[in-house]
Amino acid sequence: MASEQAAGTSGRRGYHHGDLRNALTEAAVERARAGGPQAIVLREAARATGVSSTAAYRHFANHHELVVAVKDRGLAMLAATMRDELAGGEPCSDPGDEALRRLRAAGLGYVRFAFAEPGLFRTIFHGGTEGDPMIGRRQAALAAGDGEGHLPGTPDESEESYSLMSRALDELVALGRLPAERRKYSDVVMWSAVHGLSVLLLDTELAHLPDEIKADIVRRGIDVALNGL
Amino acid sequence: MASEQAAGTSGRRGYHHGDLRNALTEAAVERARAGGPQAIVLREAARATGVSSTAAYRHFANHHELVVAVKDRGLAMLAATMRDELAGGEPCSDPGDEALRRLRAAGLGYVRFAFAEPGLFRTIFHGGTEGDPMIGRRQAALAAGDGEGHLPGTPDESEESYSLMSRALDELVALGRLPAERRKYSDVVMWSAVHGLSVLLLDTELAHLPDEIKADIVRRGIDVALNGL
DNA sequence: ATTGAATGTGCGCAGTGTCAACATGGGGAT
DNA sequence: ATCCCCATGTTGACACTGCGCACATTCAAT
Repeated sequence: MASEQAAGTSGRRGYHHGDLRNALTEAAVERARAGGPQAIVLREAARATGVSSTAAYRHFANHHELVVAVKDRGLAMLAATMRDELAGGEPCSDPGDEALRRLRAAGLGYVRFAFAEPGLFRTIFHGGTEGDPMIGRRQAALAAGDGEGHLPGTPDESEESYSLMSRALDELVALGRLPAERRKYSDVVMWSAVHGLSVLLLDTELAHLPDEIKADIVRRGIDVALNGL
Repeated sequence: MASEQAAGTSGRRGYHHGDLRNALTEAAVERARAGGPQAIVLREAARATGVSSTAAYRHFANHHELVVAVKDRGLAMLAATMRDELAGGEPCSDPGDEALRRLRAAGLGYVRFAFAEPGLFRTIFHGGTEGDPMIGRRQAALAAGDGEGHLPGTPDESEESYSLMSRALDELVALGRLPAERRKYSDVVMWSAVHGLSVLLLDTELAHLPDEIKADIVRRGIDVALNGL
C-alpha cells in the first residue's frame, strides 16, 4: 500500500480516491506543460495517479473531455498571467494613458504566457472548438453586433483573458482616446495580433531567434496594433 | 523507359509502385484536408495507396516525416492561393498604391487559404518546427539583423508566401510609402496579423460567426496592421 | 443491516507507429 | 543476354493507446 501519493488534496484514502477528476486533470496538465496536447494521454494520467485507466472514464466521457479540462486550467492560468502583468507595472496618472497601459499590458501578458507555457498554450488552441470553453456559447448575439458597437461576450467567466482586453478598450472609448466607431471588432483584432505573435514566435522557425529579437518583435507588433486601432 | 509518368494517381504496374512517396503524400494530403493533422495516419495512407503499411518506411523515416511532406505541399498551396489573390485584383496606376494593394492582397490570400483549406492550414502549423520547412534554416543571419534593416530570408523557396509580403514591403519603402526605420520586423508583424486572424476565426468560438462578420473582422484586422505600420 | 448508485478493477478489442526478417524484380556490370 | 545487387514491398510481431463490458468495492440513504 505504499503509494507514491502521500498527502495534499489527493489522499487516496482507500479504494476510492476522493478527488480523482482533479488528480487526473492535474496529471494531464503536467504532461501537457511538458509535451503539448499530444502528451495528454489518458492511460498515462491514470497511471501517474495510481489508478486504473478505466477509472478515468467515470469522470471523463472520453479522451477529448480530459483535454478540455486541461484547456480550462490553461485558460485560467493565461488569465492569471495577464492579470499579473496588469498589476505589475505602475499605473499612469492620466486615465487615458492608464487604459492604454492596461491594454498593452494585457497583450504583453498574453504573449508572455505563451512563451512561459508553450505546452499549455498549444493545448488551449488545439483542434476545433467542439465542446470547449472560450468566448462562450452565445454566438447568436455576436452575429448581430449589439448596440454598443462591439462584440458582446464575457459569457460565463471562462474567457477572462478576452474581457481584460475588451474592458481596456471600453475605457479608451469612454475617455475619448479611441473613436467609438472604431471600437467594433477592436477586441478581436487586438487579440488576434497578440495571438499571431505568440504562435509565430513559438511554432515557426522564428522560434530559434534570440529572445531579445523576439521581444523587439512583440513590442513592435503590439505597437502596430495599438497604432492601427 | 518510355512510360513511367502516365498516372498521376498511381501506376502500380507490378510489384514496384514507381512513385510511392508521392502517392503516399498525396493520400496523406487528402486526409489532412478533411481532418487536419490528426487525420494523417501512416497506415491509412498506405492502405489507400494499396500498399502495405511498412512500405511507407522505405520513403519516410517515420510518421513525422510524412506530416512534414504534407506541410510542404500545404505551404506550396498557400503560396499559390496568395499569388492568385495578387493576380486577381486589377493593378493600381500609382506604384505606391499598387505596392499597398499587393501587400493587402497577400494578407487576404493568406486568410482566404486558411478558410478554404482549414485542414491543411492547421497541418502546416502543427507541433514544433523540428524538421520542418518554412522560413528556412539560417536563423543565425536573422539574429543579427542585416544592413537593410529587416529580416533577411527567402531561404530556399519554401517560404514563398512569406517573401510575397516581404517584397511588397520593400517596394513600399523604395517608393517612400513606408519610413525605412519602420521596415524592420514589418514582415513578421504583418504575417502575424493575418495568421492571428486566421487561427482565431478558425479554431475559436469565433468560427461560428457568420461569414460576413468574419470578412469584416479580417478587413478591419488587415487595415489596422497596415495603418499601424 | 440492506441495498442501490458511485466509483474503481481486469480483460479484451480495434487500431496505430515501428522494427526485423524475408520476398521480389529492375537495372547496371559482366 | 546473364547475373547478381539492393532498392523497394511484404508478412508478422511488439508496445501502446482509446474505449467498452462485466465484475468488485464502497458510501450513503433507507
